[in-house]
Amino acid sequence: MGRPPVKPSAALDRGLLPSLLGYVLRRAQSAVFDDFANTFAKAGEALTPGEFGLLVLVDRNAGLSQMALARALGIDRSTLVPILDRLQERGLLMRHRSPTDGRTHALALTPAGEKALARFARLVRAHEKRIASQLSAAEIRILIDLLEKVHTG
Amino acid sequence: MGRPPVKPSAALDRGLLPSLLGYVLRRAQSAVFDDFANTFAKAGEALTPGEFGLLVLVDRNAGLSQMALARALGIDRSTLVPILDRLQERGLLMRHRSPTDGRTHALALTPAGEKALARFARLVRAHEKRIASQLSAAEIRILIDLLEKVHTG
DNA sequence: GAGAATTTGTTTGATCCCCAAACAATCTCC
DNA sequence: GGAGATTGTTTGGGGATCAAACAAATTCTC
Repeated sequence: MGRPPVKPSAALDRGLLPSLLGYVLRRAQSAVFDDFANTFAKAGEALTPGEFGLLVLVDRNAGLSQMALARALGIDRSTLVPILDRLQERGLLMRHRSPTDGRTHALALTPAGEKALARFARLVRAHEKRIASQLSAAEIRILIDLLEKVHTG
Repeated sequence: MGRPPVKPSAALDRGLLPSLLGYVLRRAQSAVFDDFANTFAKAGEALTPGEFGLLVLVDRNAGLSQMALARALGIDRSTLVPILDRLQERGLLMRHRSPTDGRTHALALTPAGEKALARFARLVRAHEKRIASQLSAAEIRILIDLLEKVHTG
């Protein structure tokens, strides 16, 4: 009669999961997302990684259409609409009329959006430093490289 | 007068994004998710990576409570309820009454659930092979190792 | 042992992400 | 000029997520 076979707060048996690239990737991604949210919350800002990526894309490609942006983000154009609505309501971004094509909107950051993006970029740098704190510079390069290979397929 | 400065279908300028671990991680994760969905769809099965992880956890830790499972998955217990509902409706999983604690449910796979999980595991192995097709065995080990470090923080 | 405090699973409510289909406005191509 | 394609939007339908409130059951406290 030893103790009952159920250990009070023992770690669960995860079976083959820890050996699966997909599983480990998902967990790392989740940890990174949490740190991102935390970093911004502590700074009194509200932004998701997706929104940050979107803002950078619009910043670096002024006049972009919504279709081109949706394609670059890998989402449907209808998914993009409420996301842009929100960013526009926050005064970070504008939908201008394209002079050459009446169907499309030429996206651009507002001056306030540019300033906010600079602020966000600073937070992202701090966030990146934190999530890579256990990695050497060489390891970070390797990791990014390998992830790129996974993405390319 | 060269061509206009806007190249027709040139890749967008992604600025600093490709150098950000968080960004590259998110893209890799997205590609992996797509391949997972594809693999299962082609086999006529329907399952998400999260559901697969859940099934493995229940399989390897019979009698688990919903709270313990939610903690292991890193989600709220209220989030878990509809997920279990669906799996139960599919006949893969059961909520048994715990004989020792009337508040908790003892989770377990049904026989059909066990059989389905074996089928799923085969598909996951094929999926894993595909997403890591550009990586050597050594690289996969390194990648999993580095991702684990990111997750641990 | 009785009552208070905690834990568990569930429901409800609020955001959010995602896609597909339909639609009007606009452009392109013959 | 008219047919067909493209663009942004709306609507509808899944899900994922959390927070708050609740009943049932257990554990703690006196």
